[in-house]
Amino acid sequence: MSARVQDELKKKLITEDDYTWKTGESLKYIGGVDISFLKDDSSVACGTLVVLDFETLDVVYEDFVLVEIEVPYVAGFLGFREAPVFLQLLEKMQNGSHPFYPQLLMIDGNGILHPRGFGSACHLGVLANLPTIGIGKNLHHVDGLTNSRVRELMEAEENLNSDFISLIGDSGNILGAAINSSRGSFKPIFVSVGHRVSLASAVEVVRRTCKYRVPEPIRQADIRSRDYLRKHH
DNA sequence: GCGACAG
DNA sequence: ATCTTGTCGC
Repeated sequence: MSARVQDELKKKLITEDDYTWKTGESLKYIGGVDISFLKDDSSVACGTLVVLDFETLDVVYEDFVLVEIEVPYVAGFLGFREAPVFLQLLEKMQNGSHPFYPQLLMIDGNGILHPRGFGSACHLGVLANLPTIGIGKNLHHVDGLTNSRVRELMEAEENLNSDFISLIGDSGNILGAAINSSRGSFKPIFVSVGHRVSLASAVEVVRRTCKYRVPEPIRQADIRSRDYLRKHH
């Protein structure tokens, strides 16, 4: 669990579109992962992987694993805590040979919107060698970005009509996008590139999977993960 | 030193 | 992350 390991893994990071759909086959199976914790013993967790049909948003696959997590939560190092659990679930699908193996994965956590440009979505993407998209429900204050700054941007004249705004840090880098996914909430979600997907494609995929504020793959993983813990404890 | 700090 | 049901409103 170190910044040096993140820097090392980051060398393999790809931040543009790198996949076979749209040219060959189409994007059909999209995965979502999440982890929920036991209220009493927060070291006991349930890792969840769901796969949805991109067209219908039906859940076509779900799997759970109960684990004990020793790695503590430290902001900026979420990948070390969660990625191993998700890798375990992906491996159970025989590393790609399962008919519902996801072509793309959405992660509860950021991609390059991160202090060192390597959030948990990048982390999992590189280790699983899968296209990933990071979804943050709260802004990780990075590179000068703050909630008030984001609010300013969203309320600015030129952005009132746009369905998303680019998050540009003090460095001038585009770190992600804030989007108001459902027409009721003014609280945005924060989308950032994980691995092998461009920001434009990430925003597009997120938009198409949003029935509510949180995109369905993440939302379903979250709901079912909680449900699993409730039934098995 | 002080405040901020994804899940 | 988690503690938490009903309830106000479109």
